[in-house]
Amino acid sequence: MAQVRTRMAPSPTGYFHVGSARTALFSWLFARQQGGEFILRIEDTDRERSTPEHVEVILDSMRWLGLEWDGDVIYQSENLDRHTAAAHQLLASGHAYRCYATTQEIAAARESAAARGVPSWKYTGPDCVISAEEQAARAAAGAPSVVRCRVPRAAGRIEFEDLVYGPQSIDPDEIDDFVLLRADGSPLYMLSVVCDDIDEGITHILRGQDHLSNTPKQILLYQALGAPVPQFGHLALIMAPDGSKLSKRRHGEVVSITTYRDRGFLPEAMCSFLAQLGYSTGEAEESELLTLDQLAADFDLSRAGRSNAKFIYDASNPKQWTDAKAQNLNASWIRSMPIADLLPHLRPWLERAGLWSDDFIGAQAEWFEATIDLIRQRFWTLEDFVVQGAAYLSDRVEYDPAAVKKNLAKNPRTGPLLNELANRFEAVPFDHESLEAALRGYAEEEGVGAGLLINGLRTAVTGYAVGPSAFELCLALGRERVLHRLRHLPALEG
RNA sequence: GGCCCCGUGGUCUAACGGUUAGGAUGCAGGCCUUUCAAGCCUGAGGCACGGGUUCAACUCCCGUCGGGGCUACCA
Repeated sequence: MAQVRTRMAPSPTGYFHVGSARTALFSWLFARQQGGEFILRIEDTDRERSTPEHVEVILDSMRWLGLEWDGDVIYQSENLDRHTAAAHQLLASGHAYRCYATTQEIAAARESAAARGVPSWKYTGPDCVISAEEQAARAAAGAPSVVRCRVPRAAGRIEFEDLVYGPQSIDPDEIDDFVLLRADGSPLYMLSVVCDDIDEGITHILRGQDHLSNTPKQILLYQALGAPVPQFGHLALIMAPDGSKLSKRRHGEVVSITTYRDRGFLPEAMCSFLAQLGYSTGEAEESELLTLDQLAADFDLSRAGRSNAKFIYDASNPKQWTDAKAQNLNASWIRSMPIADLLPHLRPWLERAGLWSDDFIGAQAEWFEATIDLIRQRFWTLEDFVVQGAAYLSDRVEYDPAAVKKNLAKNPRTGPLLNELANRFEAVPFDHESLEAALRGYAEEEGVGAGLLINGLRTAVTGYAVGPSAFELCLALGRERVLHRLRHLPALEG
Protein backbone atom coordinates (compact mmCIF):
# COMPACT_ATOMS: atom_id res chain seq x y z
CA MET A 1 0.00 0.00 0.00
CA ALA A 2 1.51 3.26 -1.13
CA GLN A 3 1.98 5.90 1.48
CA VAL A 4 -0.61 8.63 1.55
CA ARG A 5 0.60 11.91 0.23
CA THR A 6 -1.48 15.07 0.05
CA ARG A 7 -0.58 18.50 -1.12
CA MET A 8 -1.59 22.10 -0.94
CA ALA A 9 -1.06 24.05 -4.14
CA PRO A 10 -1.79 27.74 -3.68
CA SER A 11 -0.89 30.42 -6.16
CA PRO A 12 0.81 33.52 -4.79
CA THR A 13 -1.80 36.23 -4.90
CA GLY A 14 -0.44 38.43 -2.17
CA TYR A 15 -2.57 36.98 0.59
CA PHE A 16 -3.58 33.60 1.91
CA HIS A 17 -7.32 33.08 1.74
CA VAL A 18 -9.18 31.58 4.70
CA GLY A 19 -10.66 29.03 2.32
CA SER A 20 -7.19 28.03 1.17
CA ALA A 21 -6.18 27.77 4.78
CA ARG A 22 -9.05 25.42 5.45
CA THR A 23 -8.14 23.28 2.45
CA ALA A 24 -4.55 23.22 3.65
CA LEU A 25 -5.71 22.30 7.13
CA PHE A 26 -7.83 19.41 5.89
CA SER A 27 -5.05 18.14 3.64
CA TRP A 28 -2.62 18.37 6.51
CA LEU A 29 -4.98 16.63 8.92
CA PHE A 30 -5.74 13.89 6.48
CA ALA A 31 -2.08 13.22 5.77
CA ARG A 32 -1.34 13.30 9.47
CA GLN A 33 -4.17 10.97 10.35
CA GLN A 34 -3.10 8.55 7.64
CA GLY A 35 0.52 8.67 8.66
CA GLY A 36 1.36 10.15 5.29
CA GLU A 37 3.08 13.22 3.95
CA PHE A 38 1.88 16.68 3.16
CA ILE A 39 3.54 18.64 0.36
CA LEU A 40 3.46 22.35 -0.37
CA ARG A 41 3.66 23.41 -3.97
CA ILE A 42 3.52 27.01 -5.07
CA GLU A 43 1.70 27.43 -8.36
CA ASP A 44 3.68 30.40 -9.48
CA THR A 45 3.21 30.22 -13.21
CA ASP A 46 1.46 33.55 -13.36
CA ARG A 47 4.54 35.76 -13.51
CA GLU A 48 2.61 38.94 -12.82
CA ARG A 49 1.54 37.92 -9.37
CA SER A 50 4.30 35.59 -8.38
CA THR A 51 6.70 37.74 -6.47
CA PRO A 52 8.90 36.49 -3.63
CA GLU A 53 6.88 38.65 -1.27
CA HIS A 54 3.67 36.99 -2.33
CA VAL A 55 5.20 33.57 -1.81
CA GLU A 56 6.37 34.60 1.64
CA VAL A 57 2.82 35.47 2.64
CA ILE A 58 1.80 31.90 1.93
CA LEU A 59 4.72 30.38 3.77
CA ASP A 60 4.24 32.71 6.73
CA SER A 61 0.55 31.92 6.90
CA MET A 62 1.11 28.19 6.71
CA ARG A 63 3.79 28.29 9.36
CA TRP A 64 1.73 30.50 11.59
CA LEU A 65 -1.17 28.08 11.42
CA GLY A 66 1.18 25.31 12.34
CA LEU A 67 0.73 23.44 9.07
CA GLU A 68 4.29 22.41 8.47
CA TRP A 69 4.91 20.66 5.18
CA ASP A 70 7.17 17.75 4.41
CA GLY A 71 10.26 18.30 2.28
CA ASP A 72 11.10 21.41 0.35
CA VAL A 73 8.59 23.79 -1.10
CA ILE A 74 8.03 22.94 -4.74
CA TYR A 75 7.71 25.69 -7.30
CA GLN A 76 5.57 24.81 -10.27
CA SER A 77 7.38 27.21 -12.55
CA GLU A 78 10.42 24.96 -12.34
CA ASN A 79 8.52 22.06 -13.87
CA LEU A 80 7.20 23.73 -16.98
CA ASP A 81 9.46 21.72 -19.27
CA ARG A 82 8.04 18.51 -17.96
CA HIS A 83 4.53 19.77 -18.52
CA THR A 84 5.17 20.60 -22.16
CA ALA A 85 6.96 17.29 -22.58
CA ALA A 86 3.86 15.56 -21.28
CA ALA A 87 1.77 17.39 -23.86
CA HIS A 88 4.10 16.22 -26.60
CA GLN A 89 3.89 12.71 -25.26
CA LEU A 90 0.11 12.96 -25.50
CA LEU A 91 0.41 14.32 -29.03
CA ALA A 92 2.55 11.34 -29.97
CA SER A 93 0.21 8.84 -28.38
CA GLY A 94 -2.82 10.34 -30.07
CA HIS A 95 -4.40 11.50 -26.82
CA ALA A 96 -3.97 15.06 -27.99
CA TYR A 97 -3.89 16.94 -31.26
CA ARG A 98 -3.05 20.32 -32.67
CA CYS A 99 -5.89 22.69 -33.16
CA TYR A 100 -5.61 25.44 -35.74
CA ALA A 101 -8.99 27.02 -35.27
CA THR A 102 -8.79 30.52 -33.84
CA THR A 103 -10.64 31.59 -30.73
CA GLN A 104 -12.78 33.83 -32.95
CA GLU A 105 -13.77 30.92 -35.13
CA ILE A 106 -14.60 28.82 -32.13
CA ALA A 107 -16.61 31.56 -30.54
CA ALA A 108 -18.51 32.00 -33.81
CA ALA A 109 -19.24 28.28 -33.98
CA ARG A 110 -20.47 28.37 -30.42
CA GLU A 111 -22.72 31.32 -31.11
CA SER A 112 -24.24 29.92 -34.22
CA ALA A 113 -24.91 26.67 -32.41
CA ALA A 114 -26.67 28.61 -29.71
CA ALA A 115 -28.66 30.43 -32.39
CA ARG A 116 -29.72 27.09 -33.81
CA GLY A 117 -30.93 26.12 -30.38
CA VAL A 118 -28.14 23.74 -29.48
CA PRO A 119 -28.08 23.95 -25.68
CA SER A 120 -24.42 23.27 -25.11
CA TRP A 121 -22.05 23.19 -27.99
CA LYS A 122 -18.66 21.64 -27.30
CA TYR A 123 -15.40 21.57 -29.15
CA THR A 124 -15.40 17.86 -29.90
CA GLY A 125 -12.65 17.24 -32.44
CA PRO A 126 -10.03 18.60 -34.82
CA ASP A 127 -12.49 19.31 -37.59
CA CYS A 128 -15.49 20.42 -35.61
CA VAL A 129 -14.84 24.03 -36.57
CA ILE A 130 -12.55 24.01 -39.57
CA SER A 131 -12.13 21.30 -42.18
CA ALA A 132 -9.30 18.84 -42.32
CA GLU A 133 -8.04 20.49 -45.51
CA GLU A 134 -8.00 23.88 -43.87
CA GLN A 135 -6.12 22.48 -40.91
CA ALA A 136 -3.54 20.95 -43.20
CA ALA A 137 -3.18 24.19 -45.07
CA ARG A 138 -2.67 26.17 -41.90
CA ALA A 139 -0.24 23.62 -40.56
CA ALA A 140 1.74 23.79 -43.79
CA ALA A 141 1.72 27.56 -43.62
CA GLY A 142 3.09 27.37 -40.09
CA ALA A 143 0.01 28.89 -38.54
CA PRO A 144 -0.13 29.02 -34.73
CA SER A 145 -1.85 26.17 -32.98
CA VAL A 146 -2.80 25.04 -29.53
CA VAL A 147 -2.66 21.47 -28.30
CA ARG A 148 -5.96 20.00 -27.23
CA CYS A 149 -6.80 16.89 -25.30
CA ARG A 150 -8.78 14.40 -27.33
CA VAL A 151 -11.64 13.55 -24.99
CA PRO A 152 -12.52 9.86 -25.43
CA ARG A 153 -16.20 10.27 -26.19
CA ALA A 154 -16.89 6.65 -27.07
CA ALA A 155 -15.46 5.32 -23.84
CA GLY A 156 -18.56 6.07 -21.89
CA ARG A 157 -19.11 8.17 -18.82
CA ILE A 158 -16.23 9.24 -16.66
CA GLU A 159 -16.75 8.01 -13.15
CA PHE A 160 -15.03 8.49 -9.85
CA GLU A 161 -15.77 8.31 -6.19
CA ASP A 162 -15.32 11.62 -4.45
CA LEU A 163 -14.19 11.30 -0.85
CA VAL A 164 -16.73 13.91 0.18
CA TYR A 165 -19.38 14.05 -2.52
CA GLY A 166 -19.58 10.36 -3.25
CA PRO A 167 -20.01 8.76 -6.66
CA GLN A 168 -19.68 11.08 -9.64
CA SER A 169 -20.52 10.31 -13.24
CA ILE A 170 -19.93 12.71 -16.10
CA ASP A 171 -20.90 12.46 -19.75
CA PRO A 172 -17.75 13.12 -21.82
CA ASP A 173 -19.88 15.03 -24.30
CA GLU A 174 -20.22 17.70 -21.66
CA ILE A 175 -16.50 18.34 -21.85
CA ASP A 176 -14.69 20.30 -24.54
CA ASP A 177 -11.50 18.97 -26.02
CA PHE A 178 -9.71 21.29 -23.61
CA VAL A 179 -6.50 23.09 -24.33
CA LEU A 180 -3.28 21.68 -22.91
CA LEU A 181 -0.74 24.00 -24.50
CA ARG A 182 -1.26 27.59 -25.55
CA ALA A 183 -0.26 28.81 -28.99
CA ASP A 184 3.00 30.03 -27.46
CA GLY A 185 3.68 26.51 -26.23
CA SER A 186 3.12 27.19 -22.55
CA PRO A 187 1.14 24.65 -20.53
CA LEU A 188 -2.19 25.37 -18.93
CA TYR A 189 -3.23 24.75 -15.36
CA MET A 190 -5.19 21.59 -16.16
CA LEU A 191 -2.08 19.90 -17.52
CA SER A 192 0.36 21.35 -15.03
CA VAL A 193 -1.48 20.26 -11.91
CA VAL A 194 -1.84 16.74 -13.18
CA CYS A 195 1.82 16.51 -14.16
CA ASP A 196 2.99 17.87 -10.86
CA ASP A 197 0.66 15.69 -8.85
CA ILE A 198 1.91 12.66 -10.74
CA ASP A 199 5.55 13.65 -10.29
CA GLU A 200 5.06 14.25 -6.60
CA GLY A 201 3.24 10.99 -6.11
CA ILE A 202 0.15 12.65 -4.70
CA THR A 203 -2.36 9.99 -3.68
CA HIS A 204 -5.19 12.13 -2.31
CA ILE A 205 -6.18 15.50 -3.62
CA LEU A 206 -8.25 17.63 -1.29
CA ARG A 207 -9.34 20.94 -2.69
CA GLY A 208 -12.22 23.35 -3.01
CA GLN A 209 -15.49 22.21 -4.51
CA ASP A 210 -14.94 24.72 -7.29
CA HIS A 211 -12.65 22.09 -8.78
CA LEU A 212 -15.23 19.35 -8.79
CA SER A 213 -16.09 19.90 -12.44
CA ASN A 214 -12.42 20.02 -13.42
CA THR A 215 -11.86 16.58 -12.02
CA PRO A 216 -13.10 14.51 -14.96
CA LYS A 217 -10.73 16.34 -17.29
CA GLN A 218 -7.87 15.65 -14.97
CA ILE A 219 -8.80 12.01 -14.66
CA LEU A 220 -8.66 11.79 -18.44
CA LEU A 221 -5.16 13.20 -18.33
CA TYR A 222 -3.99 10.75 -15.69
CA GLN A 223 -5.28 7.92 -17.82
CA ALA A 224 -3.81 9.29 -21.02
CA LEU A 225 -0.48 9.72 -19.28
CA GLY A 226 -0.67 6.17 -17.97
CA ALA A 227 -0.55 7.28 -14.36
CA PRO A 228 -2.64 5.97 -11.47
CA VAL A 229 -5.60 8.20 -10.74
CA PRO A 230 -5.45 9.64 -7.23
CA GLN A 231 -8.43 9.93 -4.91
CA PHE A 232 -10.24 13.24 -4.92
CA GLY A 233 -12.04 14.89 -2.08
CA HIS A 234 -13.78 18.21 -2.63
CA LEU A 235 -14.53 20.53 0.21
CA ALA A 236 -17.56 22.79 0.36
CA LEU A 237 -16.74 26.44 -0.10
CA ILE A 238 -16.71 29.27 2.40
CA MET A 239 -19.08 32.00 1.29
CA ALA A 240 -19.56 35.64 2.24
CA PRO A 241 -22.58 36.70 4.35
CA ASP A 242 -24.55 37.44 1.18
CA GLY A 243 -23.78 34.02 -0.22
CA SER A 244 -21.27 35.19 -2.76
CA LYS A 245 -17.78 33.84 -3.03
CA LEU A 246 -15.46 35.27 -0.40
CA SER A 247 -12.80 37.31 -2.08
CA LYS A 248 -10.13 39.72 -1.02
CA ARG A 249 -11.26 42.08 -3.70
CA ARG A 250 -14.83 42.30 -2.56
CA HIS A 251 -14.54 41.45 1.09
CA GLY A 252 -11.18 42.82 2.12
CA GLU A 253 -8.83 41.87 4.92
CA VAL A 254 -11.28 39.56 6.62
CA VAL A 255 -10.41 36.83 4.11
CA SER A 256 -6.70 37.01 4.68
CA ILE A 257 -5.01 34.74 7.21
CA THR A 258 -2.35 37.26 8.14
CA THR A 259 -5.10 39.61 9.29
CA TYR A 260 -5.98 37.17 12.03
CA ARG A 261 -2.39 36.84 13.07
CA ASP A 262 -1.97 40.61 13.10
CA ARG A 263 -5.14 41.20 15.06
CA GLY A 264 -4.18 38.91 17.87
CA PHE A 265 -5.67 35.57 16.97
CA LEU A 266 -4.10 32.40 18.22
CA PRO A 267 -3.31 29.95 15.43
CA GLU A 268 -4.92 27.26 17.56
CA ALA A 269 -8.16 29.24 17.52
CA MET A 270 -8.01 29.82 13.79
CA CYS A 271 -7.45 26.15 13.14
CA SER A 272 -10.25 24.99 15.38
CA PHE A 273 -12.56 27.53 13.79
CA LEU A 274 -11.61 26.51 10.27
CA ALA A 275 -11.98 22.88 11.22
CA GLN A 276 -15.52 23.48 12.34
CA LEU A 277 -16.60 25.23 9.18
CA GLY A 278 -18.20 22.59 7.06
CA TYR A 279 -17.01 19.77 9.25
CA SER A 280 -18.26 18.25 12.42
CA THR A 281 -15.78 17.13 14.97
CA GLY A 282 -16.92 13.79 16.29
CA GLU A 283 -19.61 13.43 18.87
CA ALA A 284 -16.98 12.11 21.19
CA GLU A 285 -15.45 15.54 21.36
CA GLU A 286 -16.60 17.47 24.37
CA SER A 287 -14.74 20.60 23.57
CA GLU A 288 -14.55 22.67 20.45
CA LEU A 289 -11.08 23.71 21.41
CA LEU A 290 -9.18 21.01 19.64
CA THR A 291 -5.51 21.15 18.86
CA LEU A 292 -4.14 20.06 15.51
CA ASP A 293 -3.05 16.80 17.09
CA GLN A 294 -6.48 16.15 18.54
CA LEU A 295 -8.13 17.07 15.27
CA ALA A 296 -5.81 14.79 13.35
CA ALA A 297 -6.25 11.90 15.72
CA ASP A 298 -9.74 11.09 14.52
CA PHE A 299 -9.95 13.11 11.36
CA ASP A 300 -12.56 11.65 9.06
CA LEU A 301 -13.49 13.10 5.70
CA SER A 302 -16.89 11.48 5.92
CA ARG A 303 -17.72 14.15 8.48
CA ALA A 304 -17.03 16.92 5.99
CA GLY A 305 -20.17 18.73 4.90
CA ARG A 306 -21.29 19.04 1.33
CA SER A 307 -23.00 22.39 1.55
CA ASN A 308 -21.20 25.70 1.53
CA ALA A 309 -20.69 27.49 4.80
CA LYS A 310 -21.26 31.18 5.31
CA PHE A 311 -18.73 33.33 6.99
CA ILE A 312 -20.68 35.92 8.96
CA TYR A 313 -19.21 39.28 9.75
CA ASP A 314 -20.11 42.94 9.46
CA ALA A 315 -17.40 45.25 8.18
CA SER A 316 -19.23 48.27 9.58
CA ASN A 317 -19.19 46.94 13.13
CA PRO A 318 -15.73 46.80 14.75
CA LYS A 319 -16.89 44.08 17.13
CA GLN A 320 -17.98 41.92 14.26
CA TRP A 321 -15.08 42.47 11.92
CA THR A 322 -14.93 38.71 11.50
CA ASP A 323 -17.12 35.74 12.25
CA ALA A 324 -18.43 35.80 15.82
CA LYS A 325 -17.72 32.15 16.32
CA ALA A 326 -14.12 32.67 15.32
CA GLN A 327 -13.81 35.46 17.86
CA ASN A 328 -15.48 33.41 20.52
CA LEU A 329 -13.16 30.50 19.89
CA ASN A 330 -10.18 32.81 20.08
CA ALA A 331 -11.36 34.18 23.40
CA SER A 332 -11.95 30.68 24.71
CA TRP A 333 -8.48 29.59 23.71
CA ILE A 334 -6.90 32.65 25.28
CA ARG A 335 -8.79 32.12 28.50
CA SER A 336 -8.28 28.43 28.85
CA MET A 337 -5.03 27.30 27.34
CA PRO A 338 -2.12 26.56 29.67
CA ILE A 339 -0.23 29.76 30.41
CA ALA A 340 2.93 28.02 29.30
CA ASP A 341 1.43 27.50 25.85
CA LEU A 342 0.02 30.98 25.69
CA LEU A 343 3.28 32.66 26.56
CA PRO A 344 5.13 32.03 23.29
CA HIS A 345 2.29 33.74 21.44
CA LEU A 346 2.00 36.54 23.92
CA ARG A 347 5.63 37.44 24.28
CA PRO A 348 6.13 38.90 20.78
CA TRP A 349 3.16 41.16 21.34
CA LEU A 350 4.51 42.40 24.63
CA GLU A 351 7.95 42.88 23.14
CA ARG A 352 6.66 44.90 20.23
CA ALA A 353 4.66 47.06 22.61
CA GLY A 354 7.67 47.60 24.85
CA LEU A 355 5.93 45.82 27.69
CA TRP A 356 8.20 42.83 27.97
CA SER A 357 10.63 42.27 30.78
CA ASP A 358 12.84 39.25 31.21
CA ASP A 359 11.81 39.31 34.83
CA PHE A 360 8.48 37.97 33.64
CA ILE A 361 10.17 34.64 33.17
CA GLY A 362 12.58 35.21 36.03
CA ALA A 363 12.15 36.94 39.34
CA GLN A 364 8.56 38.01 38.61
CA ALA A 365 7.43 34.82 36.94
CA GLU A 366 4.94 33.87 39.60
CA TRP A 367 3.35 37.29 39.68
CA PHE A 368 3.40 37.56 35.90
CA GLU A 369 1.61 34.30 35.33
CA ALA A 370 -0.95 35.00 37.99
CA THR A 371 -1.60 38.40 36.49
CA ILE A 372 -1.92 37.07 32.96
CA ASP A 373 -4.27 34.43 34.24
CA LEU A 374 -6.32 37.10 35.99
CA ILE A 375 -6.68 39.51 33.12
CA ARG A 376 -7.12 37.03 30.31
CA GLN A 377 -10.50 35.96 31.63
CA ARG A 378 -12.04 38.94 29.91
CA PHE A 379 -9.77 39.24 26.91
CA TRP A 380 -10.62 38.37 23.35
CA THR A 381 -7.39 38.76 21.46
CA LEU A 382 -3.68 38.96 22.13
CA GLU A 383 -3.93 42.62 21.32
CA ASP A 384 -5.95 43.13 24.50
CA PHE A 385 -2.86 42.26 26.51
CA VAL A 386 -0.98 45.22 25.14
CA VAL A 387 -3.87 47.68 25.27
CA GLN A 388 -5.85 46.93 28.42
CA GLY A 389 -3.04 44.79 29.72
CA ALA A 390 -0.50 47.60 29.70
CA ALA A 391 -1.86 48.95 32.97
CA TYR A 392 -1.05 45.68 34.70
CA LEU A 393 2.35 45.11 33.19
CA SER A 394 3.79 48.60 33.13
CA ASP A 395 3.40 52.14 34.37
CA ARG A 396 1.40 52.95 31.30
CA VAL A 397 -2.36 53.29 31.62
CA GLU A 398 -4.57 53.76 28.61
CA TYR A 399 -7.70 55.45 29.83
CA ASP A 400 -10.80 54.49 27.96
CA PRO A 401 -12.72 57.77 27.53
CA ALA A 402 -16.08 56.11 27.98
CA ALA A 403 -14.92 54.45 31.19
CA VAL A 404 -13.47 57.70 32.54
CA LYS A 405 -16.67 59.48 31.80
CA LYS A 406 -18.84 56.85 33.39
CA ASN A 407 -16.85 56.00 36.49
CA LEU A 408 -14.76 59.08 37.22
CA ALA A 409 -16.18 62.20 35.66
CA LYS A 410 -19.87 61.62 36.13
CA ASN A 411 -19.88 62.23 39.85
CA PRO A 412 -17.72 65.27 40.76
CA ARG A 413 -16.97 63.82 44.16
CA THR A 414 -15.26 60.78 42.73
CA GLY A 415 -11.91 62.39 42.11
CA PRO A 416 -11.33 63.75 45.61
CA LEU A 417 -12.73 60.59 47.16
CA LEU A 418 -10.29 58.44 45.25
CA ASN A 419 -7.41 60.71 46.17
CA GLU A 420 -8.28 60.21 49.79
CA LEU A 421 -8.84 56.49 49.22
CA ALA A 422 -5.15 56.32 48.41
CA ASN A 423 -4.39 57.50 51.93
CA ARG A 424 -6.75 54.96 53.44
CA PHE A 425 -5.15 52.19 51.40
CA GLU A 426 -1.74 53.37 52.44
CA ALA A 427 -2.67 52.98 56.06
CA VAL A 428 -3.72 49.34 55.92
CA PRO A 429 -2.07 46.07 54.96
CA PHE A 430 -2.19 45.60 51.22
CA ASP A 431 -4.41 42.56 51.03
CA HIS A 432 -7.86 41.89 49.67
CA GLU A 433 -9.64 41.93 53.01
CA SER A 434 -8.03 45.06 54.35
CA LEU A 435 -8.46 46.98 51.16
CA GLU A 436 -12.09 46.07 50.88
CA ALA A 437 -12.72 46.94 54.53
CA ALA A 438 -10.92 50.26 54.10
CA LEU A 439 -12.91 51.12 51.00
CA ARG A 440 -16.27 50.14 52.39
CA GLY A 441 -15.57 51.92 55.63
CA TYR A 442 -14.61 55.05 53.79
CA ALA A 443 -17.64 54.89 51.54
CA GLU A 444 -19.92 54.64 54.55
CA GLU A 445 -18.12 57.47 56.23
CA GLU A 446 -18.70 59.65 53.20
CA GLY A 447 -22.24 58.48 52.65
CA VAL A 448 -21.65 57.18 49.18
CA GLY A 449 -22.28 53.74 47.71
CA ALA A 450 -19.34 51.41 47.76
CA GLY A 451 -19.94 50.85 44.09
CA LEU A 452 -18.99 54.40 43.31
CA LEU A 453 -15.58 53.91 44.83
CA ILE A 454 -15.14 50.39 43.58
CA ASN A 455 -15.90 51.25 39.99
CA GLY A 456 -13.98 54.48 40.23
CA LEU A 457 -11.06 52.58 41.63
CA ARG A 458 -11.07 50.09 38.79
CA THR A 459 -11.12 52.77 36.16
CA ALA A 460 -8.58 54.94 37.95
CA VAL A 461 -6.01 52.19 38.18
CA THR A 462 -6.66 50.23 34.97
CA GLY A 463 -8.23 52.76 32.64
CA TYR A 464 -11.20 50.55 31.94
CA ALA A 465 -14.70 50.09 33.27
CA VAL A 466 -14.58 46.37 32.98
CA GLY A 467 -12.03 44.02 34.35
CA PRO A 468 -11.36 41.69 37.22
CA SER A 469 -12.62 42.21 40.72
CA ALA A 470 -11.34 45.60 41.89
CA PHE A 471 -9.49 44.25 44.91
CA GLU A 472 -7.92 41.37 43.08
CA LEU A 473 -6.64 43.65 40.41
CA CYS A 474 -5.18 45.97 43.02
CA LEU A 475 -3.14 43.07 44.33
CA ALA A 476 -1.99 42.27 40.80
CA LEU A 477 -1.05 45.88 40.21
CA GLY A 478 0.82 46.25 43.45
CA ARG A 479 0.69 48.88 46.14
CA GLU A 480 2.84 51.51 44.51
CA ARG A 481 0.98 51.62 41.22
CA VAL A 482 -2.40 51.66 42.89
CA LEU A 483 -1.53 54.51 45.23
CA HIS A 484 0.16 56.47 42.49
CA ARG A 485 -2.71 56.14 40.08
CA LEU A 486 -5.28 57.06 42.70
CA ARG A 487 -3.31 60.23 43.36
CA HIS A 488 -2.77 61.05 39.72
CA LEU A 489 -6.12 60.65 38.08
CA PRO A 490 -6.54 61.35 34.39
CA ALA A 491 -7.92 64.70 33.30
CA LEU A 492 -11.63 64.69 33.96
CA GLU A 493 -13.14 66.65 31.12
CA GLY A 494 -16.90 66.56 30.79
C1' G B 1 -28.43 28.74 -21.47
C1' G B 2 -25.89 23.76 -20.47
C1' C B 3 -23.59 20.36 -16.93
C1' C B 4 -22.62 19.46 -11.81
C1' C B 5 -23.15 20.24 -6.41
C1' C B 6 -25.99 21.75 -2.24
C1' G B 7 -30.65 23.03 0.96
C1' U B 8 -31.88 21.41 9.68
C1' G B 9 -33.12 27.93 14.02
C1' G B 10 -29.27 34.29 11.94
C1' U B 11 -24.60 31.33 11.59
C1' C B 12 -21.60 26.47 12.25
C1' U B 13 -23.50 21.76 12.95
C1' A B 14 -25.91 16.64 15.34
C1' A B 15 -29.80 13.29 14.46
C1' C B 16 -29.20 8.87 8.94
C1' G B 17 -37.17 5.56 9.07
C1' G B 18 -40.01 5.99 15.02
C1' U B 19 -36.24 11.89 19.54
C1' U B 20 -40.26 16.87 23.16
C1' A B 21 -35.32 17.67 16.25
C1' G B 22 -29.67 17.96 20.23
C1' G B 23 -25.20 21.18 20.75
C1' A B 24 -22.31 25.60 19.76
C1' U B 25 -22.33 30.65 18.57
C1' G B 26 -25.35 34.88 18.26
C1' C B 27 -29.76 37.27 20.29
C1' A B 28 -33.35 38.41 24.56
C1' G B 29 -34.27 38.16 29.76
C1' G B 30 -32.75 36.92 34.74
C1' C B 31 -29.14 35.92 38.65
C1' C B 32 -24.62 37.53 40.70
C1' U B 33 -23.95 42.82 42.30
C1' U B 34 -18.35 46.14 42.59
C1' U B 35 -18.05 46.41 36.75
C1' C B 36 -18.69 43.04 32.42
C1' A B 37 -17.41 41.75 25.51
C1' A B 38 -16.69 37.53 32.55
C1' G B 39 -19.57 33.44 35.00
C1' C B 40 -24.30 30.83 36.02
C1' C B 41 -29.63 30.14 34.70
C1' U B 42 -33.84 30.75 31.52
C1' G B 43 -36.07 31.96 26.83
C1' A B 44 -37.29 32.95 21.63
C1' G B 45 -35.78 30.86 17.03
C1' G B 46 -35.21 25.40 12.47
C1' C B 47 -36.14 20.36 9.16
C1' A B 48 -37.25 25.52 1.69
C1' C B 49 -42.00 23.86 -0.81
C1' G B 50 -45.18 20.08 -3.20
C1' G B 51 -45.96 15.18 -4.32
C1' G B 52 -44.98 10.13 -3.56
C1' U B 53 -42.87 5.24 -0.92
C1' U B 54 -43.93 3.46 4.14
C1' C B 55 -47.70 1.53 9.77
C1' A B 56 -44.14 5.67 10.35
C1' A B 57 -40.08 10.50 6.96
C1' C B 58 -35.64 15.82 8.56
C1' U B 59 -34.07 11.14 7.13
C1' C B 60 -35.67 7.23 0.83
C1' C B 61 -37.67 8.69 -4.49
C1' C B 62 -39.57 12.53 -7.98
C1' G B 63 -40.66 17.54 -9.06
C1' U B 64 -40.53 22.82 -7.85
C1' C B 65 -38.09 26.76 -5.78
C1' G B 66 -33.67 28.75 -3.77
C1' G B 67 -28.23 29.02 -3.35
C1' G B 68 -23.39 27.75 -5.27
C1' G B 69 -19.65 25.90 -8.77
C1' C B 70 -17.90 24.96 -13.65
C1' U B 71 -18.68 26.23 -18.60
C1' A B 72 -11.10 30.43 -20.99
C1' C B 73 -5.15 29.83 -25.23
C1' C B 74 -7.04 31.89 -15.64
C1' A B 75 -5.43 29.25 -11.58
